[in-house]
Amino acid sequence: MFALPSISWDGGGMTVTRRERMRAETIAEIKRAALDQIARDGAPALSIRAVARDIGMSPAGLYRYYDGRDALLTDLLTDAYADLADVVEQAIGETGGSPVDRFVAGVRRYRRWALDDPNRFLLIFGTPIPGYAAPIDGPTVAAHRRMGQAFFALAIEGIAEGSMRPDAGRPPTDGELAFVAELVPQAPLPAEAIGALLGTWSHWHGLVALEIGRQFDWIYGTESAADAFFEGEIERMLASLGATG
Amino acid sequence: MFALPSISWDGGGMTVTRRERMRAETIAEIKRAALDQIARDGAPALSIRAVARDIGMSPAGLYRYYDGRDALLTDLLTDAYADLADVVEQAIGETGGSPVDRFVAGVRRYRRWALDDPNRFLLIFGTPIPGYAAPIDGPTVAAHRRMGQAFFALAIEGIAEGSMRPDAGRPPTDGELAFVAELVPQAPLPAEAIGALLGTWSHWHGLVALEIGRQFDWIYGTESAADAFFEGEIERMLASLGATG
DNA sequence: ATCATATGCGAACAGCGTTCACAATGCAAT
DNA sequence: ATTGCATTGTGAACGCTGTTCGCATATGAT
Repeated sequence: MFALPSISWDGGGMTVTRRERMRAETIAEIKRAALDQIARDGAPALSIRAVARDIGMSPAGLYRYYDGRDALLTDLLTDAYADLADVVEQAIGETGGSPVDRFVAGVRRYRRWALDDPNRFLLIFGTPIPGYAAPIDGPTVAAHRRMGQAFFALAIEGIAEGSMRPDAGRPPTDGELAFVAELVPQAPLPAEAIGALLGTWSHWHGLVALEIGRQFDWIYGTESAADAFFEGEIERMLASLGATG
Repeated sequence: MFALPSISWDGGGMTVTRRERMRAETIAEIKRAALDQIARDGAPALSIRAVARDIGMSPAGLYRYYDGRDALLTDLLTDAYADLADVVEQAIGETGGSPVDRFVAGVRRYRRWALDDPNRFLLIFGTPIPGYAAPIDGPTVAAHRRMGQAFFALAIEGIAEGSMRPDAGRPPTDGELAFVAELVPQAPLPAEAIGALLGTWSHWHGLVALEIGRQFDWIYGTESAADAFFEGEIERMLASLGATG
């Protein structure tokens, strides 16, 4: 998780002191313990004192590393965002085949990531931490942007080769235009496609959110039924994007 | 909120004692205070002691009415489910026009309900209360069922008159079949339509969830842009359901 | 009038997040 | 090497939380 600098023969100007190494390791240990707790009992149950106990430290000592519980949660939330963007990007990148195939791979990975650690998904998309607002130029928005970029690039490719025809059926809003202008500056992306893609994200996100929130349990009891439902919705999403092949 | 029995001239066998009236009113007062707190600071910040202070009662006294904080939250959550189902049902009922028009009215009301009290929406669809699992025959599932029933009835109507052609593009799962058999026993509802409708629910739910979670803020700064986006997605959902008119 | 039940309260307990003064350690400049 | 400063860790304390308990009072039924 942490890119610890190797022994550092110190040829370059930057030295890495022993304290810095210890500090990095302690932070990593704190995060590890906190993530374990979240995975087990959910983010609301995260206790700073319990984390301290886990790593054999006094509660007060943790404040040398984090300003408080919310700061710790914010850090984990930021990591989670980046991690989700990472794995989705990676899934798209390592999948061969048509743009549509890679698109589907990204969507499936999104769901898989959520199912692998539901409480981590909820840390991002569940009830927000009171008082926390993502800074517009912060890392969480950057992660969002990265994920969006990956999917938008696929759409551009698909449109170019004629295998995708997303069309929102309405003119794009100012926000969408600004968003896409910044995201893919030179992209030959029809303005009408933007809304369709954001809407499609919302669609699969809703599927995942309801599944994680167990709101489908009374219909889809078994895991395989949920899988079948999701796969069917992928087909409907693709149809809605005018995808062929 | 509470259907207080009127003075009760007590012609029927059932008497309503003074204590019962007081108790009902106290419960209502507790709920009111708790809802206020949730609307202001979110469900995680709900404090049973603060509620007690608000209504001028000792913290211990509250335990005569609720087994604890989780029980109170669960009750509010149950009410919220029912309330959402109520307003959506009502919106569909009081809207004239084609099945498609009424369908859209229900969807819009769903979003409006969420925007009116985001923290109440998050109480239902945000991070679940630790340890709480909705009983399959409980009131929350009943509310779900009711909401589903309203939308499915519209679909049946729309299909009958030819203005809707929902199709999941895959065979229905066992859960879906059982679900619809119980929901609308005599309904001429094509099995393929079930998944499409549940998927459409997921679609608009995802839109609302992301908007409430402020995950769109970096794209949609203004409210009107968010409105336009949602309306555009309604069009896409209708197209995906094969709706005309 | 009697008695069980329902309601309310104060005190207490354990746990929480957080702050503070203080000791010990690591690192750098002299 | 020694001095000096910033970093790290601690124990005690504060105020808050949810919850339990024993005890008093009010209510309704007998």
